[in-house]
Amino acid sequence: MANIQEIARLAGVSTATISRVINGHPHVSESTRKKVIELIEQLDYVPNGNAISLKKGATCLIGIVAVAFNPLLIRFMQAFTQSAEKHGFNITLFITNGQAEKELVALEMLKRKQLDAIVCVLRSNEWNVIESYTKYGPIVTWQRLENSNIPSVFMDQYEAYCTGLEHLYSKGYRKILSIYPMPNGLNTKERMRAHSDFVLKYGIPAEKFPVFQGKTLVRDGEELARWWISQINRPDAVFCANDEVAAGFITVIRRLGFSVPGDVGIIGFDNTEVAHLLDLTTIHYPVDQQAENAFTIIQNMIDTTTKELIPLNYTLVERQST
Amino acid sequence: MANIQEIARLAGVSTATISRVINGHPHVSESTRKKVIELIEQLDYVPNGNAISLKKGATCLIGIVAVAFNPLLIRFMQAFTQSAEKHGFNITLFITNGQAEKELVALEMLKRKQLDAIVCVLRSNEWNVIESYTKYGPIVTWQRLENSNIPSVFMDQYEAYCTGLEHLYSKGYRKILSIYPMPNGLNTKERMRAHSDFVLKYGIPAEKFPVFQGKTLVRDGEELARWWISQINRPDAVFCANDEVAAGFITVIRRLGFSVPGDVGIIGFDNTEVAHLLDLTTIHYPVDQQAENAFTIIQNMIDTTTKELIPLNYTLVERQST
DNA sequence: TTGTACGCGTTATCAG
DNA sequence: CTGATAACGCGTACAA
Repeated sequence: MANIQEIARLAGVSTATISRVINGHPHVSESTRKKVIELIEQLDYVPNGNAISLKKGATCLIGIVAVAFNPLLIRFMQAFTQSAEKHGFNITLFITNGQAEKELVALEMLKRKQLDAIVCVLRSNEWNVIESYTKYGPIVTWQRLENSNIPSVFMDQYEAYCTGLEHLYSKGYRKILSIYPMPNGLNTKERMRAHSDFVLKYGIPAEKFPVFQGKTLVRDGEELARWWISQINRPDAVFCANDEVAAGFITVIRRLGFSVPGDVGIIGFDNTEVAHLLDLTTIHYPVDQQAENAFTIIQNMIDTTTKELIPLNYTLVERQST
Repeated sequence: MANIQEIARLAGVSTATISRVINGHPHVSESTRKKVIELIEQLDYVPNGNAISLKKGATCLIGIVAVAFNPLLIRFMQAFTQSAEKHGFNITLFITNGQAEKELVALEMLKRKQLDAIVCVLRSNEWNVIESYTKYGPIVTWQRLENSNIPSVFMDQYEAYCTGLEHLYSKGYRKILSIYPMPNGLNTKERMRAHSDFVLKYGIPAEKFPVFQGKTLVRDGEELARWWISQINRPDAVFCANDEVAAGFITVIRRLGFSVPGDVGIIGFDNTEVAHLLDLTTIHYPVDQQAENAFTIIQNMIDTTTKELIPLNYTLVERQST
């Protein structure tokens, strides 16, 4: 494979000139530029990327680290990739399946200068381990963390959940059942707090509904519907853990002849494709903007600029289910 | 950041010795080895990956190129990544959304030696364009291609489809309806050919069923069920395009009081999670082994070895739906 | 067992 | 407008 020296030799000029031509630098006579370009095309020459990386100390490669695939994560990845691509960065992927060592592979590559930055979407190691690598390059995360100086694009769900509850209240619903995502998860805690504050605020009498947790699938929503139908004292509104659960719920409820929002109001979370499809009221979750911000943060750290971040806001998307 | 020369200077030895210690080469006295290792840890030194890549002419990075995400592709990716990891390779991802230029980014990185190989799962450029890059490194694909010397782990579906049809026949089904995936797709063509050969072979009288194509979603299966119920002359078995369609079909059919496999036999394709869940007869599709083979092919090309490939076979997975 | 010195392929500074 | 040459950081013949 031809290298820059061979081109230089054949063109009868120095490597410096070749470099100038390749990188579009000024101060090259039109005639030599022509000749060089011709030669480059003839020999099918391209610069060696590793040599450039070595010289520049950067690879234009960003690592994305995550535990596993899921629809929200894929959305994040795609949005991040899109931002990164615009600025010439490519993505290398590390799916850890919860194995800390795989995450360390990525962190080590950062240290060895094979990665310019890392987005640790869902971590596997302890934060202090990850933090010890921040000196080798930008590391950004999607999760919340305390007592750490790793930038994060995490969003607290308390306010958003309140907004959803207030919406239901304003629509006249009083017997509201909340379905929570993963138990022990931070999001579940925040939503529970929002719900109990809400109950307190309006002095809503306590209902004897069971606590539903760890419900995140369409299937869970379907089961929930069967539970709802079997009850004598039914909730008049259900705030689902996400749009999938809401989708399962509304589908079964309607199929069996009940009316939404008449017999029961339903609200989802995330504003995914299915919420649009089934006309579900939901909370819009700006994953794409979070991803964009994640890239902007990295960019700011690399170029020491201070490009503004997009303000992140949940918004209520009101549709026919409430 | 410390480099090898600094370690050498501080240890009072040459860089060659440091290199030997790092790479576990013999012929280093125990005492100097100890001293060097200590110094390396003290200074938190790691070799610069780009320098090594430049020197070795390899990055241990393999690109995966695909049009978009889908469950089968994710399975392929995960299996491939697992094989690659065992041999110290990492994956960088290129999702093209059908844009040929994005695929070219990957191909150019191969040319520039930033990628050691490429798995072109679902291509965006014409084959001859991709083929022109094979001289820069191994390129393997998941798709079928003609008149080309790009290795492929594609599997023809004709035999597999025949097996499924024979199975239905042996179970006594005679009015079999086939639901096909994407129109114009090679797989659809092969399955159609298998079906018409099957009809001919057993002299099955022609039925006036419509041709269903482009059905690949749960939703499609649900619609199909409503169509089936509305018919007077119903198929007694349905060979679905994939497990998702079969899942939608069987769920609705059963919910509305029909019996499977009594009223209708159902068979899916791919043997995904949902087929197991709903106890669907299906055709097992060895994606994981295809991915392993893809890596083995690459490995063989890089190391000029001739490691054996895993034989790829579809198998009928008989369950309760037939 | 250890060291010297060159090559990997570029970029960039500085002199001309 | 152009060229020599010093980095960038490492691996490895070859010599000692």
